[in-house]
Amino acid sequence: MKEKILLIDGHSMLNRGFYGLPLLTNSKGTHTNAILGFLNIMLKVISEEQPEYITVAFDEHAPTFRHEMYEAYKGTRHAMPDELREQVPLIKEVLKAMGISIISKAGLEADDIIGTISRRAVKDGKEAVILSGDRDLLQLVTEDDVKLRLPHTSKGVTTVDIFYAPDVLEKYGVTPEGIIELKALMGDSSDNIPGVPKIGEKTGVSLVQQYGTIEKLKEHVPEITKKSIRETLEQNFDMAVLSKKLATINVDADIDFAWDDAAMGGLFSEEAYELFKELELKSLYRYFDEGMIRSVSEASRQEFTEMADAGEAEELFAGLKKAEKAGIAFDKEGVFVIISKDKAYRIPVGGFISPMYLKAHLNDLFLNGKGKYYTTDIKSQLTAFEVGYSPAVKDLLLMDYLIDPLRDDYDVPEETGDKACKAYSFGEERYGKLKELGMDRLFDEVEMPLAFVLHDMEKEGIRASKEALLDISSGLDKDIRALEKEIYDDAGEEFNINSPKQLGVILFEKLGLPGGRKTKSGYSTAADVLEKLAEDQQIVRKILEYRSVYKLKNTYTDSLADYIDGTGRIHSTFNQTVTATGRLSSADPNLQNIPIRTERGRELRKVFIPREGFTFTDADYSQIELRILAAMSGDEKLIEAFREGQDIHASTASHVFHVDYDQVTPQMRRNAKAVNFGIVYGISSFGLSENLSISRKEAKDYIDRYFETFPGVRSYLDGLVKSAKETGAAVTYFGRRRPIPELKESNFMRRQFGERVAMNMPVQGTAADIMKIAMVRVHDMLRERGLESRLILQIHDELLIETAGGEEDKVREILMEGMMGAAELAVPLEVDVNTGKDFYEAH
DNA sequence: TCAATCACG
DNA sequence: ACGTACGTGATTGAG
Repeated sequence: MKEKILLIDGHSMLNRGFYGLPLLTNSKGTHTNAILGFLNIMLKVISEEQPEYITVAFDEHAPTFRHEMYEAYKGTRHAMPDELREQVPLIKEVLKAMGISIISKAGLEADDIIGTISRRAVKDGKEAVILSGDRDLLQLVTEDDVKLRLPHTSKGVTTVDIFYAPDVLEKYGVTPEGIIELKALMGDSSDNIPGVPKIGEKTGVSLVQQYGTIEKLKEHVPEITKKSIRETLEQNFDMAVLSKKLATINVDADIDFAWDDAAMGGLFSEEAYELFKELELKSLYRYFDEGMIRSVSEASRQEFTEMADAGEAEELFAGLKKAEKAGIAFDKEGVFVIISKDKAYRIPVGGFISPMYLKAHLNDLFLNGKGKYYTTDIKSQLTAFEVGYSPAVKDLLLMDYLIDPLRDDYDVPEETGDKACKAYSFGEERYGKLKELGMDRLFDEVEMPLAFVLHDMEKEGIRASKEALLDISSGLDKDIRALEKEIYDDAGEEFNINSPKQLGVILFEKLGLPGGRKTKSGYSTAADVLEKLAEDQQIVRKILEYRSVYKLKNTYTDSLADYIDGTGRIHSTFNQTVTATGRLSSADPNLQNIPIRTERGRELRKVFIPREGFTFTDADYSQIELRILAAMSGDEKLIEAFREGQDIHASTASHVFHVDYDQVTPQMRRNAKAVNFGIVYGISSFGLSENLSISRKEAKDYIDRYFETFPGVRSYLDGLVKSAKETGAAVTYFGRRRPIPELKESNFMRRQFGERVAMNMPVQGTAADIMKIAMVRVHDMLRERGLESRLILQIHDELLIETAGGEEDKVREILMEGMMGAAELAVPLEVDVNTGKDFYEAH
């Protein structure tokens, strides 16, 4: 077996990764998609080829000779997006850490280096495998021992095709040498090779097949029968000559190359792991053996001294109370404590040490200890022991979330001992960071106590009637089957209605309905598209109906029934660290999206019922986001509208359309409502026009008139964008921060998105802050007054309380006071309270 | 695992 | 010339 060298075209592979993957970033905002794509393909090819040597070639940053020729000719320069540019030095670091040699040289392009080394390999009796996304390199596979691996993605699966000389002939109809001639004629826009005008692939191939080289072709131009081709060749032959120069790869360049430098060793070094970790290339961690991961990531892994009996535990708690800081975490088996770098203890449950005992001591420690107690993910720990809230406890997970709410993983350790460890190591520094960012009060007074409230809500759950759910389910099932049959009849065949792909074919091809075309993978069959067709197509109406009934059954009826526990209740999880704006989210199951907008869906709310002897009390903020907009912008007209207690959409309509408040028509109100939404979402005329099915000009007109009416809102929103651009983040009234890396991206659309986020987040986020404050207040008031009523649900601007018989008035009062008094703004916060015997009635 | 769809605020 | 409303989670089909 001959030895093998893998030669990689660095920029080409980076490009491929960059454009093939979405713009991934790590938590610090460094883009990593090109690096990830590069490494994935490289590792795949290494495992397939098992080369003994490896080298990656890069173009020098300075314009190279061939590019200069072209740019001089055309006066253009191809700009690399910043998001890609920043990844170039990083991939070089990664390759270095993996022990992979890198070659570049001023004045040479990567393919010249690759071409030259490939010839060197053949001369030295070795094989060369070239990895590039650039077909231009096909010209190099003239030798038997040289092949090109060309990655190619179809339907989401990436394969790396293999090209030897015969494969080139088969696929492109010309030999590898002919590739140069072909490019000389047809050009290559991605490589900035102009080619001869009007000559494309077909003509090019047939000319190369007939004449071999452009030099030969030149002699025979007059004989060409097709007039248009003959003329373009006569007029533009100099282009072919220039293009051939541009397209020819130098296989005899002057470079320093030594086999020893290119020898491949162990790729997955500790150094490489550190870099992968910094870039958060999680899907690649598996290449590193477990031992290394542990030694690197948990270098200071702690040994925990086990407390033998209650006496020792007692002593430890006494010591802890005097300690300045500690890391603490607990589970059902016991408590882990770290007091200093070399003092780590474990108090296991057993003997005299009962869960009750630990709970009591933890409570005492947290309330009476003089130190700060760092932990992480306190909410999930409360399922083991229910300690009460204390300002001395600081949750690292919540700190990390406030510092960067965009992360999708906060790396909470699995093991309880590791949680204590991590919290101890990072807690203090993170809290300092929080102070620097002005979020320490938000953390201490809102997020920390809220974690305890959320735990109570999750534990409490909400009662749901399984019988009622199954009843509804069978009713829906009947409808689904009937609709299914009718749709098949109308369509004239059976197909999967739930497959947008199949549905698109039926509607837009078989039935020839207008308006097709939208998404990448075919026709859009989204509701707004179908609704436009529904008026005169009964099949479309039935499909819409089918979809909504199908959704109701599968998402809400059947799956909710599975979540009911032995006591008849459903326990959702309220996530405190997922949204970018500061809102909560609800999952497993999501109880924040129970239907309400259609009567049929709304019926479902009747299955949510209070326990015996209780009722539901529901309270929601009225127009909280627009009130916040009014208060924070200081716009006088908007503030006044709220102070007068007007219907805000009607009021907006009267101002924008210049009619009396009582003269506002439903149509005008609807339009004004859409404008108000648009303002809160970060207005664009396009978005509004889509929403209202009006022209962009009309939409722009509405927006202009809105801003004329409420000039304070305009300057406020402008200011938000301006300051977000300066600081890189949007901020709420209470200091919650959302970084907006999109504002710095080169893609116009992404920047626009960033601007909309800059306008929306302070409004949505402030509403979230206020609701969180209200939740803590309401929860505390219920406890302080010794009531049995419990907060069980939050739906962004709405709270639901399961109210004990006799406590109805107090609960109403608490909700009003807790929610309205959560913030003091220039505009009053209004709250609507309702009661009912089920969730349907209460809201 | 991703894209499309749709439920909510 | 770009191609757009903000924030979530669950289900489905099709890789």
